Amino acid sequence: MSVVTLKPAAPDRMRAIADAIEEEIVLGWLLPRERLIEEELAARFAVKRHVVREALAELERDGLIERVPNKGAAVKRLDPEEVRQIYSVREALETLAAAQIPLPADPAVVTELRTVQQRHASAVAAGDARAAFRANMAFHEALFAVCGNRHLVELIQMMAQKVHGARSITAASLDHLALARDEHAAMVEALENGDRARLVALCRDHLIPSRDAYIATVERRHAPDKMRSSP
Amino acid sequence: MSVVTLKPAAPDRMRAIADAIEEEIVLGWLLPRERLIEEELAARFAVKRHVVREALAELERDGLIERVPNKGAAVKRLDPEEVRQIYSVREALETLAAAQIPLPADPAVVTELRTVQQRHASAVAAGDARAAFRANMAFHEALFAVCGNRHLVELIQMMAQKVHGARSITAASLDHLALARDEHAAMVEALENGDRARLVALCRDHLIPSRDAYIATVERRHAPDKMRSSP
DNA sequence: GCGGCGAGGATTGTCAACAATCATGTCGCC
DNA sequence: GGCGACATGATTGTTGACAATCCTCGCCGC
Repeated sequence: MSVVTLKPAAPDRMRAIADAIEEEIVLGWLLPRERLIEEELAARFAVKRHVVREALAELERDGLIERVPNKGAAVKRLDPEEVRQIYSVREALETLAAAQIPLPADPAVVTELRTVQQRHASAVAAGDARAAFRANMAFHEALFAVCGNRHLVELIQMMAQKVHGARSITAASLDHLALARDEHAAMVEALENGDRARLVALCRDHLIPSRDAYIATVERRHAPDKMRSSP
Repeated sequence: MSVVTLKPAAPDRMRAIADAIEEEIVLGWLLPRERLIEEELAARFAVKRHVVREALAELERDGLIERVPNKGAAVKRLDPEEVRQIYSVREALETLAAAQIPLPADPAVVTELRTVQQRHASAVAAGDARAAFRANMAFHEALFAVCGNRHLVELIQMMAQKVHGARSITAASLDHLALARDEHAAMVEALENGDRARLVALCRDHLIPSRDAYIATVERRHAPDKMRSSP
Protein backbone atom coordinates (compact mmCIF):
# COMPACT_ATOMS: atom_id res chain seq x y z
CA MET A 1 0.00 0.00 0.00
CA SER A 2 1.53 3.22 -1.10
CA VAL A 3 -0.40 5.52 -3.40
CA VAL A 4 -3.68 3.72 -3.31
CA THR A 5 -5.54 6.44 -1.47
CA LEU A 6 -5.01 8.98 -4.20
CA LYS A 7 -7.97 7.81 -6.21
CA PRO A 8 -10.90 7.47 -3.85
CA ALA A 9 -13.11 6.65 -6.82
CA ALA A 10 -16.83 7.02 -6.30
CA PRO A 11 -18.17 5.00 -3.41
CA ASP A 12 -15.45 6.00 -1.00
CA ARG A 13 -16.15 9.70 -1.01
CA MET A 14 -19.82 9.00 -0.70
CA ARG A 15 -19.26 6.71 2.24
CA ALA A 16 -16.91 9.17 3.89
CA ILE A 17 -19.51 11.92 3.75
CA ALA A 18 -22.28 9.63 4.91
CA ASP A 19 -20.14 8.58 7.86
CA ALA A 20 -19.30 12.17 8.68
CA ILE A 21 -22.94 13.20 8.73
CA GLU A 22 -23.79 10.14 10.74
CA GLU A 23 -21.21 11.09 13.32
CA GLU A 24 -22.59 14.59 13.57
CA ILE A 25 -26.03 13.17 14.19
CA VAL A 26 -24.80 10.77 16.86
CA LEU A 27 -22.82 13.44 18.63
CA GLY A 28 -25.74 15.80 18.71
CA TRP A 29 -24.26 18.37 16.36
CA LEU A 30 -27.26 17.78 14.15
CA LEU A 31 -30.58 17.72 15.99
CA PRO A 32 -33.77 15.95 14.95
CA ARG A 33 -35.84 17.83 12.43
CA GLU A 34 -32.79 19.82 11.38
CA ARG A 35 -32.67 20.20 7.64
CA LEU A 36 -29.82 18.98 5.50
CA ILE A 37 -29.48 20.93 2.27
CA GLU A 38 -27.49 19.43 -0.50
CA GLU A 39 -25.60 22.47 -1.72
CA GLU A 40 -24.59 23.47 1.79
CA LEU A 41 -23.17 20.03 2.48
CA ALA A 42 -21.48 19.96 -0.90
CA ALA A 43 -19.70 23.17 -0.03
CA ARG A 44 -18.73 22.01 3.46
CA PHE A 45 -17.25 18.73 2.28
CA ALA A 46 -15.78 20.20 -0.89
CA VAL A 47 -17.53 17.77 -3.19
CA LYS A 48 -20.13 18.07 -5.87
CA ARG A 49 -23.80 17.97 -5.07
CA HIS A 50 -24.13 14.65 -6.81
CA VAL A 51 -22.01 12.93 -4.21
CA VAL A 52 -23.92 14.51 -1.36
CA ARG A 53 -27.14 13.32 -2.89
CA GLU A 54 -25.93 9.74 -2.90
CA ALA A 55 -24.74 10.04 0.67
CA LEU A 56 -28.15 11.31 1.72
CA ALA A 57 -29.81 8.42 -0.06
CA GLU A 58 -27.56 6.07 1.86
CA LEU A 59 -28.42 7.73 5.17
CA GLU A 60 -32.09 7.50 4.35
CA ARG A 61 -31.80 3.78 3.69
CA ASP A 62 -29.99 3.41 6.98
CA GLY A 63 -32.86 5.11 8.73
CA LEU A 64 -30.97 8.12 10.00
CA ILE A 65 -32.67 10.81 7.98
CA GLU A 66 -35.98 11.31 6.24
CA ARG A 67 -36.38 12.64 2.74
CA VAL A 68 -39.51 13.93 1.11
CA PRO A 69 -39.43 14.56 -2.64
CA ASN A 70 -38.71 18.11 -3.69
CA LYS A 71 -38.61 19.19 -0.09
CA GLY A 72 -35.32 17.99 1.20
CA ALA A 73 -33.80 15.88 3.91
CA ALA A 74 -33.95 16.20 7.67
CA VAL A 75 -32.58 14.10 10.48
CA LYS A 76 -35.20 11.65 11.56
CA ARG A 77 -37.13 12.00 14.76
CA LEU A 78 -37.45 8.61 16.40
CA ASP A 79 -40.61 7.98 18.35
CA PRO A 80 -40.26 5.82 21.44
CA GLU A 81 -42.31 2.94 20.13
CA GLU A 82 -40.05 2.62 17.11
CA VAL A 83 -37.00 2.74 19.34
CA ARG A 84 -38.47 0.00 21.51
CA GLN A 85 -39.04 -2.19 18.47
CA ILE A 86 -35.54 -1.65 17.18
CA TYR A 87 -33.99 -2.44 20.53
CA SER A 88 -36.13 -5.54 20.73
CA VAL A 89 -34.68 -6.75 17.45
CA ARG A 90 -31.19 -5.73 18.50
CA GLU A 91 -31.51 -7.77 21.66
CA ALA A 92 -32.52 -10.83 19.67
CA LEU A 93 -29.74 -10.42 17.13
CA GLU A 94 -26.96 -9.69 19.58
CA THR A 95 -27.85 -12.44 22.00
CA LEU A 96 -28.06 -14.78 19.03
CA ALA A 97 -24.59 -13.77 17.94
CA ALA A 98 -23.25 -14.04 21.47
CA ALA A 99 -24.68 -17.53 21.71
CA GLN A 100 -22.83 -18.53 18.54
CA ILE A 101 -19.41 -17.24 19.52
CA PRO A 102 -17.09 -20.20 19.90
CA LEU A 103 -15.89 -20.49 23.47
CA PRO A 104 -13.30 -20.50 24.85
CA ALA A 105 -12.28 -17.60 22.65
CA ASP A 106 -9.10 -17.42 20.67
CA PRO A 107 -6.49 -15.57 22.76
CA ALA A 108 -5.64 -13.41 19.76
CA VAL A 109 -9.23 -12.25 19.64
CA VAL A 110 -9.18 -11.42 23.33
CA THR A 111 -6.02 -9.41 22.86
CA GLU A 112 -7.48 -7.49 19.97
CA LEU A 113 -10.66 -6.75 21.87
CA ARG A 114 -8.69 -5.57 24.85
CA THR A 115 -6.77 -3.17 22.63
CA VAL A 116 -9.92 -1.65 21.24
CA GLN A 117 -11.48 -1.55 24.66
CA GLN A 118 -8.54 0.40 26.03
CA ARG A 119 -8.83 2.85 23.19
CA HIS A 120 -12.41 3.34 24.28
CA ALA A 121 -11.39 3.74 27.90
CA SER A 122 -8.81 6.36 26.99
CA ALA A 123 -11.37 8.30 24.99
CA VAL A 124 -13.79 8.22 27.90
CA ALA A 125 -11.08 9.37 30.28
CA ALA A 126 -10.22 12.21 27.93
CA GLY A 127 -13.86 13.13 27.51
CA ASP A 128 -13.51 12.77 23.75
CA ALA A 129 -17.02 11.80 22.71
CA ARG A 130 -16.12 11.33 19.07
CA ALA A 131 -13.22 9.00 19.74
CA ALA A 132 -15.34 7.13 22.27
CA PHE A 133 -18.07 6.65 19.72
CA ARG A 134 -15.65 5.33 17.15
CA ALA A 135 -13.96 2.99 19.61
CA ASN A 136 -17.34 1.81 20.80
CA MET A 137 -18.37 0.89 17.28
CA ALA A 138 -15.07 -0.81 16.65
CA PHE A 139 -15.42 -2.83 19.82
CA HIS A 140 -18.85 -4.12 19.01
CA GLU A 141 -17.88 -4.91 15.46
CA ALA A 142 -14.84 -6.85 16.57
CA LEU A 143 -16.81 -8.61 19.28
CA PHE A 144 -19.67 -9.83 17.14
CA ALA A 145 -17.43 -10.64 14.22
CA VAL A 146 -16.18 -13.55 16.29
CA CYS A 147 -19.52 -15.28 15.89
CA GLY A 148 -18.43 -16.18 12.36
CA ASN A 149 -21.61 -15.23 10.55
CA ARG A 150 -20.82 -12.19 8.46
CA HIS A 151 -24.42 -11.53 7.54
CA LEU A 152 -25.51 -11.60 11.14
CA VAL A 153 -22.84 -9.06 11.97
CA GLU A 154 -24.04 -6.86 9.15
CA LEU A 155 -27.57 -6.99 10.48
CA ILE A 156 -26.40 -6.10 13.96
CA GLN A 157 -24.53 -3.08 12.66
CA MET A 158 -27.49 -2.08 10.55
CA MET A 159 -29.86 -2.09 13.47
CA ALA A 160 -27.35 -0.25 15.63
CA GLN A 161 -27.21 2.44 12.97
CA LYS A 162 -30.93 2.85 13.02
CA VAL A 163 -30.90 4.16 16.57
CA HIS A 164 -27.82 6.30 16.15
CA GLY A 165 -30.13 9.27 16.01
CA ALA A 166 -31.22 8.39 19.52
CA ARG A 167 -27.70 8.13 20.82
CA SER A 168 -26.92 11.79 21.25
CA ILE A 169 -28.29 11.61 24.80
CA THR A 170 -25.90 8.93 25.95
CA ALA A 171 -23.03 9.62 23.58
CA ALA A 172 -22.12 12.73 25.51
CA SER A 173 -22.92 11.48 29.00
CA LEU A 174 -19.86 10.57 31.01
CA ASP A 175 -21.89 8.29 33.23
CA HIS A 176 -23.14 6.23 30.34
CA LEU A 177 -19.73 6.17 28.72
CA ALA A 178 -18.12 4.92 31.91
CA LEU A 179 -20.78 2.25 32.33
CA ALA A 180 -20.30 1.08 28.78
CA ARG A 181 -16.56 0.92 29.34
CA ASP A 182 -16.98 -1.31 32.39
CA GLU A 183 -19.43 -3.55 30.59
CA HIS A 184 -17.03 -3.94 27.70
CA ALA A 185 -14.37 -5.05 30.14
CA ALA A 186 -16.75 -7.57 31.64
CA MET A 187 -17.56 -8.91 28.18
CA VAL A 188 -13.93 -9.52 27.39
CA GLU A 189 -13.53 -11.22 30.72
CA ALA A 190 -16.50 -13.49 30.08
CA LEU A 191 -15.08 -14.26 26.65
CA GLU A 192 -11.74 -15.17 28.17
CA ASN A 193 -13.26 -17.35 30.87
CA GLY A 194 -15.60 -19.07 28.46
CA ASP A 195 -18.60 -17.99 30.52
CA ARG A 196 -21.30 -18.05 27.87
CA ALA A 197 -24.27 -17.31 30.11
CA ARG A 198 -22.55 -14.22 31.46
CA LEU A 199 -21.53 -13.08 27.99
CA VAL A 200 -25.05 -13.37 26.65
CA ALA A 201 -26.49 -11.61 29.67
CA LEU A 202 -23.96 -8.81 29.35
CA CYS A 203 -24.77 -8.30 25.68
CA ARG A 204 -28.46 -8.13 26.46
CA ASP A 205 -28.15 -5.77 29.41
CA HIS A 206 -25.65 -3.60 27.60
CA LEU A 207 -28.44 -2.31 25.40
CA ILE A 208 -30.79 -1.26 28.16
CA PRO A 209 -29.25 2.01 29.44
CA SER A 210 -29.14 3.90 26.17
CA ARG A 211 -32.60 2.70 25.22
CA ASP A 212 -34.15 3.75 28.50
CA ALA A 213 -32.27 7.04 28.58
CA TYR A 214 -33.68 7.99 25.18
CA ILE A 215 -37.22 6.91 25.95
CA ALA A 216 -37.13 8.72 29.27
CA THR A 217 -35.84 11.90 27.66
CA VAL A 218 -38.45 11.88 24.95
CA GLU A 219 -41.36 10.97 27.18
CA ARG A 220 -40.44 13.54 29.79
CA ARG A 221 -41.38 16.21 27.29
CA HIS A 222 -44.29 14.13 26.05
CA ALA A 223 -45.82 17.02 24.14
CA PRO A 224 -42.94 17.80 21.82
CA ASP A 225 -44.88 20.16 19.56
CA LYS A 226 -45.84 22.52 22.38
CA MET A 227 -42.60 24.42 22.34
CA ARG A 228 -41.01 25.27 19.07
CA SER A 229 -37.87 27.18 19.92
CA SER A 230 -35.10 26.57 22.41
CA PRO A 231 -36.13 25.56 25.94
CA MET B 1 -55.59 9.50 -2.45
CA SER B 2 -56.62 10.51 -5.92
CA VAL B 3 -54.01 11.78 -8.32
CA VAL B 4 -50.95 10.83 -6.38
CA THR B 5 -49.64 8.28 -8.81
CA LEU B 6 -49.31 10.71 -11.67
CA LYS B 7 -45.95 12.03 -10.51
CA PRO B 8 -43.73 9.04 -9.81
CA ALA B 9 -40.97 11.46 -8.88
CA ALA B 10 -37.56 9.93 -8.40
CA PRO B 11 -37.51 7.05 -5.94
CA ASP B 12 -40.47 5.25 -7.45
CA ARG B 13 -38.98 4.75 -10.88
CA MET B 14 -35.77 3.63 -9.30
CA ARG B 15 -37.60 1.11 -7.15
CA ALA B 16 -39.63 -0.12 -10.08
CA ILE B 17 -36.52 -0.83 -12.10
CA ALA B 18 -34.76 -2.44 -9.18
CA ASP B 19 -37.74 -4.70 -8.64
CA ALA B 20 -37.91 -5.57 -12.32
CA ILE B 21 -34.26 -6.57 -12.42
CA GLU B 22 -34.66 -8.49 -9.20
CA GLU B 23 -37.51 -10.45 -10.69
CA GLU B 24 -35.47 -11.31 -13.74
CA ILE B 25 -32.72 -12.60 -11.51
CA VAL B 26 -35.08 -14.69 -9.41
CA LEU B 27 -36.78 -16.18 -12.43
CA GLY B 28 -33.50 -17.13 -13.98
CA TRP B 29 -33.71 -14.73 -16.90
CA LEU B 30 -30.48 -13.25 -15.69
CA LEU B 31 -27.83 -15.79 -14.79
CA PRO B 32 -24.98 -15.38 -12.32
CA ARG B 33 -21.97 -13.56 -13.70
CA GLU B 34 -24.13 -11.98 -16.37
CA ARG B 35 -23.23 -8.35 -16.84
CA LEU B 36 -25.67 -5.51 -16.37
CA ILE B 37 -24.84 -2.53 -18.55
CA GLU B 38 -26.24 0.80 -17.50
CA GLU B 39 -26.98 2.21 -20.91
CA GLU B 40 -28.58 -1.01 -22.07
CA LEU B 41 -30.91 -1.07 -19.09
CA ALA B 42 -31.63 2.61 -19.47
CA ALA B 43 -32.79 1.97 -23.02
CA ARG B 44 -34.83 -1.09 -22.08
CA PHE B 45 -36.68 0.65 -19.28
CA ALA B 46 -36.91 3.97 -21.08
CA VAL B 47 -35.25 5.97 -18.34
CA LYS B 48 -32.04 7.92 -18.01
CA ARG B 49 -28.85 6.23 -17.01
CA HIS B 50 -28.87 8.08 -13.74
CA VAL B 51 -31.94 6.20 -12.55
CA VAL B 52 -30.49 2.87 -13.60
CA ARG B 53 -27.35 3.69 -11.68
CA GLU B 54 -29.33 4.25 -8.49
CA ALA B 55 -31.27 1.05 -9.03
CA LEU B 56 -28.03 -0.87 -9.42
CA ALA B 57 -26.71 0.68 -6.25
CA GLU B 58 -29.83 -0.49 -4.49
CA LEU B 59 -29.47 -4.00 -5.85
CA GLU B 60 -25.86 -4.05 -4.78
CA ARG B 61 -26.83 -3.04 -1.28
CA ASP B 62 -29.43 -5.79 -1.25
CA GLY B 63 -26.75 -8.29 -2.17
CA LEU B 64 -28.18 -9.31 -5.53
CA ILE B 65 -25.46 -7.95 -7.75
CA GLU B 66 -21.79 -7.09 -7.48
CA ARG B 67 -20.24 -3.91 -8.75
CA VAL B 68 -16.62 -3.11 -9.24
CA PRO B 69 -15.64 0.49 -9.97
CA ASN B 70 -15.20 1.37 -13.62
CA LYS B 71 -15.92 -2.17 -14.60
CA GLY B 72 -19.63 -2.59 -14.20
CA ALA B 73 -22.23 -4.68 -12.47
CA ALA B 74 -22.95 -8.37 -12.67
CA VAL B 75 -25.40 -10.61 -10.89
CA LYS B 76 -23.77 -12.09 -7.87
CA ARG B 77 -22.68 -15.68 -7.64
CA LEU B 78 -23.54 -17.05 -4.24
CA ASP B 79 -21.20 -19.61 -2.79
CA PRO B 80 -22.79 -22.33 -0.66
CA GLU B 81 -21.18 -21.25 2.59
CA GLU B 82 -22.64 -17.79 2.25
CA VAL B 83 -26.04 -19.25 1.48
CA ARG B 84 -25.80 -21.41 4.57
CA GLN B 85 -25.02 -18.39 6.72
CA ILE B 86 -27.88 -16.41 5.29
CA TYR B 87 -30.34 -19.19 5.80
CA SER B 88 -29.08 -19.60 9.34
CA VAL B 89 -29.92 -15.96 10.03
CA ARG B 90 -33.22 -16.28 8.22
CA GLU B 91 -34.17 -19.21 10.40
CA ALA B 92 -33.42 -17.23 13.53
CA LEU B 93 -35.33 -14.16 12.36
CA GLU B 94 -38.36 -15.97 11.06
CA THR B 95 -38.78 -18.25 14.04
CA LEU B 96 -38.38 -15.20 16.25
CA ALA B 97 -41.14 -13.44 14.37
CA ALA B 98 -43.32 -16.52 14.42
CA ALA B 99 -42.86 -16.74 18.17
CA GLN B 100 -44.04 -13.16 18.56
CA ILE B 101 -47.20 -13.43 16.51
CA PRO B 102 -50.16 -12.99 18.83
CA LEU B 103 -52.22 -16.14 18.97
CA PRO B 104 -55.01 -16.88 18.40
CA ALA B 105 -54.73 -14.80 15.26
CA ASP B 106 -57.22 -12.16 14.24
CA PRO B 107 -59.77 -13.77 11.89
CA ALA B 108 -59.37 -10.88 9.49
CA VAL B 109 -55.67 -11.69 9.22
CA VAL B 110 -56.44 -15.32 8.56
CA THR B 111 -58.86 -14.34 5.83
CA GLU B 112 -56.33 -12.06 4.20
CA LEU B 113 -53.62 -14.70 4.33
CA ARG B 114 -55.95 -17.23 2.82
CA THR B 115 -56.66 -14.88 -0.05
CA VAL B 116 -53.00 -14.39 -0.81
CA GLN B 117 -52.35 -18.09 -0.39
CA GLN B 118 -55.01 -18.92 -2.95
CA ARG B 119 -53.50 -16.46 -5.36
CA HIS B 120 -50.27 -18.38 -4.94
CA ALA B 121 -52.03 -21.70 -5.43
CA SER B 122 -53.64 -20.46 -8.63
CA ALA B 123 -50.31 -19.29 -9.95
CA VAL B 124 -48.76 -22.66 -9.19
CA ALA B 125 -51.63 -24.45 -10.88
CA ALA B 126 -51.22 -22.22 -13.92
CA GLY B 127 -47.47 -22.75 -13.94
CA ASP B 128 -46.95 -19.00 -13.82
CA ALA B 129 -43.62 -18.70 -12.08
CA ARG B 130 -43.68 -14.92 -11.95
CA ALA B 131 -47.11 -14.70 -10.37
CA ALA B 132 -46.15 -17.46 -7.96
CA PHE B 133 -43.05 -15.57 -6.93
CA ARG B 134 -45.01 -12.41 -6.33
CA ALA B 135 -47.74 -14.18 -4.38
CA ASN B 136 -45.11 -16.00 -2.38
CA MET B 137 -43.48 -12.74 -1.37
CA ALA B 138 -46.84 -11.21 -0.54
CA PHE B 139 -47.76 -14.19 1.61
CA HIS B 140 -44.60 -14.06 3.68
CA GLU B 141 -44.82 -10.32 4.06
CA ALA B 142 -48.41 -10.53 5.25
CA LEU B 143 -47.62 -13.43 7.53
CA PHE B 144 -44.69 -11.90 9.33
CA ALA B 145 -46.25 -8.47 9.46
CA VAL B 146 -48.61 -9.93 12.04
CA CYS B 147 -45.75 -10.12 14.52
CA GLY B 148 -46.11 -6.39 14.99
CA ASN B 149 -42.45 -5.44 14.77
CA ARG B 150 -41.99 -3.54 11.55
CA HIS B 151 -38.22 -3.53 11.75
CA LEU B 152 -38.10 -7.27 12.25
CA VAL B 153 -40.24 -7.70 9.15
CA GLU B 154 -37.90 -5.46 7.19
CA LEU B 155 -34.94 -7.55 8.25
CA ILE B 156 -36.70 -10.74 7.24
CA GLN B 157 -37.44 -9.35 3.80
CA MET B 158 -33.91 -8.08 3.48
CA MET B 159 -32.41 -11.48 4.19
CA ALA B 160 -34.89 -13.16 1.89
CA GLN B 161 -33.76 -10.80 -0.87
CA LYS B 162 -30.15 -11.75 -0.36
CA VAL B 163 -30.78 -15.30 -1.50
CA HIS B 164 -33.09 -14.36 -4.34
CA GLY B 165 -30.21 -15.03 -6.67
CA ALA B 166 -30.24 -18.62 -5.44
CA ARG B 167 -33.94 -19.02 -6.00
CA SER B 168 -33.94 -19.58 -9.72
CA ILE B 169 -33.57 -23.31 -9.10
CA THR B 170 -36.72 -23.62 -7.03
CA ALA B 171 -38.68 -20.73 -8.48
CA ALA B 172 -39.34 -22.70 -11.64
CA SER B 173 -39.71 -26.13 -10.10
CA LEU B 174 -43.28 -27.29 -9.90
CA ASP B 175 -42.44 -29.70 -7.10
CA HIS B 176 -41.01 -27.00 -4.91
CA LEU B 177 -43.83 -24.64 -5.74
CA ALA B 178 -46.43 -27.23 -4.78
CA LEU B 179 -44.64 -28.01 -1.55
CA ALA B 180 -44.48 -24.35 -0.66
CA ARG B 181 -48.17 -24.03 -1.40
CA ASP B 182 -49.04 -26.85 0.98
CA GLU B 183 -46.79 -25.46 3.68
CA HIS B 184 -48.43 -22.07 3.36
CA ALA B 185 -51.80 -23.71 3.88
CA ALA B 186 -50.50 -25.48 6.96
CA MET B 187 -49.19 -22.19 8.33
CA VAL B 188 -52.56 -20.53 8.00
CA GLU B 189 -54.13 -23.51 9.67
CA ALA B 190 -51.71 -23.36 12.59
CA LEU B 191 -52.36 -19.65 12.85
CA GLU B 192 -56.08 -20.25 12.96
CA ASN B 193 -55.82 -23.00 15.54
CA GLY B 194 -53.41 -21.04 17.71
CA ASP B 195 -50.85 -23.83 17.47
CA ARG B 196 -47.67 -21.90 18.11
CA ALA B 197 -45.28 -24.83 18.18
CA ARG B 198 -46.51 -26.01 14.82
CA LEU B 199 -46.36 -22.53 13.35
CA VAL B 200 -42.79 -22.02 14.43
CA ALA B 201 -41.77 -25.44 13.18
CA LEU B 202 -43.42 -24.82 9.84
CA CYS B 203 -41.64 -21.50 9.40
CA ARG B 204 -38.32 -23.13 10.17
CA ASP B 205 -38.80 -26.14 7.92
CA HIS B 206 -40.21 -24.00 5.14
CA LEU B 207 -36.74 -22.65 4.51
CA ILE B 208 -34.98 -25.96 4.15
CA PRO B 209 -35.99 -27.16 0.65
CA SER B 210 -34.85 -24.14 -1.33
CA ARG B 211 -31.63 -23.91 0.65
CA ASP B 212 -30.75 -27.55 0.12
CA ALA B 213 -31.79 -27.49 -3.52
CA TYR B 214 -29.42 -24.64 -4.23
CA ILE B 215 -26.52 -26.09 -2.29
CA ALA B 216 -27.00 -29.45 -3.95
CA THR B 217 -27.12 -27.89 -7.40
CA VAL B 218 -23.99 -25.86 -6.87
CA GLU B 219 -21.99 -28.61 -5.23
CA ARG B 220 -22.97 -31.15 -7.85
CA ARG B 221 -20.96 -29.21 -10.43
CA HIS B 222 -18.28 -28.38 -7.90
CA ALA B 223 -15.96 -27.20 -10.64
CA PRO B 224 -18.13 -24.39 -11.98
CA ASP B 225 -15.51 -22.83 -14.26
CA LYS B 226 -15.12 -25.96 -16.36
CA MET B 227 -17.96 -25.20 -18.69
CA ARG B 228 -18.49 -21.69 -19.91
CA SER B 229 -21.32 -21.75 -22.42
CA SER B 230 -24.80 -23.21 -22.39
CA PRO B 231 -25.20 -26.88 -21.38
C1' DG C 1 5.80 -18.74 -32.16
C1' DC C 2 5.22 -16.04 -28.10
C1' DG C 3 5.02 -12.26 -24.93
C1' DG C 4 5.06 -7.36 -24.03
C1' DC C 5 2.79 -3.16 -25.63
C1' DG C 6 0.02 0.31 -27.37
C1' DA C 7 -4.31 1.80 -29.90
C1' DG C 8 -9.23 1.48 -29.95
C1' DG C 9 -13.70 0.69 -28.16
C1' DA C 10 -16.79 0.08 -24.53
C1' DT C 11 -18.33 1.38 -19.99
C1' DT C 12 -18.50 3.89 -16.00
C1' DG C 13 -17.70 8.24 -13.21
C1' DT C 14 -18.07 13.39 -13.03
C1' DC C 15 -19.71 17.73 -13.98
C1' DA C 16 -22.34 22.03 -14.74
C1' DA C 17 -26.44 23.91 -16.47
C1' DC C 18 -31.49 23.53 -16.89
C1' DA C 19 -36.24 22.48 -15.39
C1' DA C 20 -39.61 21.37 -11.91
C1' DT C 21 -41.33 21.90 -7.44
C1' DC C 22 -42.28 23.66 -2.90
C1' DA C 23 -42.20 27.27 0.89
C1' DT C 24 -42.51 31.98 2.00
C1' DG C 25 -43.83 36.55 1.87
C1' DT C 26 -46.48 40.22 -0.38
C1' DC C 27 -50.20 42.47 -2.50
C1' DG C 28 -54.96 43.17 -3.53
C1' DC C 29 -59.65 42.36 -2.41
C1' DC C 30 -63.49 41.49 0.57
C1' DG D 1 -58.27 43.65 9.53
C1' DG D 2 -58.32 39.03 7.66
C1' DC D 3 -58.01 35.89 3.77
C1' DG D 4 -56.69 34.16 -0.63
C1' DA D 5 -54.14 34.44 -5.18
C1' DC D 6 -49.76 35.41 -7.01
C1' DA D 7 -44.95 36.32 -7.50
C1' DT D 8 -40.47 35.26 -5.76
C1' DG D 9 -36.68 32.70 -3.83
C1' DA D 10 -34.76 28.55 -2.33
C1' DT D 11 -34.06 23.66 -3.08
C1' DT D 12 -34.34 19.56 -5.34
C1' DG D 13 -34.73 16.55 -9.67
C1' DT D 14 -33.18 15.81 -14.51
C1' DT D 15 -30.56 15.99 -18.54
C1' DG D 16 -26.85 15.70 -21.79
C1' DA D 17 -22.19 16.09 -22.52
C1' DC D 18 -17.44 15.35 -21.04
C1' DA D 19 -13.53 12.90 -18.77
C1' DA D 20 -11.39 8.91 -16.69
C1' DT D 21 -10.86 4.10 -16.57
C1' DC D 22 -10.57 -0.59 -17.98
C1' DC D 23 -10.77 -4.57 -21.24
C1' DT D 24 -9.82 -6.45 -25.92
C1' DC D 25 -7.38 -7.08 -29.82
C1' DG D 26 -3.94 -6.51 -33.09
C1' DC D 27 1.00 -5.34 -33.80
C1' DC D 28 5.88 -5.36 -33.19
C1' DG D 29 10.12 -7.15 -31.47
C1' DC D 30 12.50 -11.07 -29.74
